[in-house]
Amino acid sequence: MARRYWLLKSDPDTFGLPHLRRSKNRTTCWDGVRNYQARNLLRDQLQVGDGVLFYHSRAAPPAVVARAKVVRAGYPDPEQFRPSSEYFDAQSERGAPRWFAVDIQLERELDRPVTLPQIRETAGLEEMVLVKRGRLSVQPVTPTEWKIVLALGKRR
DNA sequence: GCCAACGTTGGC
DNA sequence: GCCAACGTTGGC
Repeated sequence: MARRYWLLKSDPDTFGLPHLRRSKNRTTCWDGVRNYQARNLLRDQLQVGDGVLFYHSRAAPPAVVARAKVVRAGYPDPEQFRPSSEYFDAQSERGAPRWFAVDIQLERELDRPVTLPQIRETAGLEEMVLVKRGRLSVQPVTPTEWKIVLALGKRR
């Protein structure tokens, strides 16, 4: 299957670029998704080698801050089975896990963040899921959108 | 911190 | 199956 592209949102207060940078092998388990639409994408669509735009949500301003890649495809989110975890889900069973995670590896920090306002006003990005519909923490990005966003993130 | 948008839950 | 109540996300 051709390499595909995704945008993953993370709250920098919980897990931001500095955390990813410090992670072993600059790789992290991207867990804690508790939305079914996002879950379906993690479970069924994200493949090893796919490109990831790492996005800081709930920031001022929200922005794409780095490029990463998927290094492990969808697998059951371990947090759902840990009673002490804030992501614990008593309804989820090991035989039929409800929530999924992927592993991503940081590839390159952008020279400068590409902010949401900037994305909104850039020609060619009008159809991004980020712009059309908010509140989805895993979303597909077209190859064209991928190129435009990364170009905006380069130092000029 | 507020609150709009959106998804899920659950009473009927 | 409808829809009001409720919870979560995430921009501001």
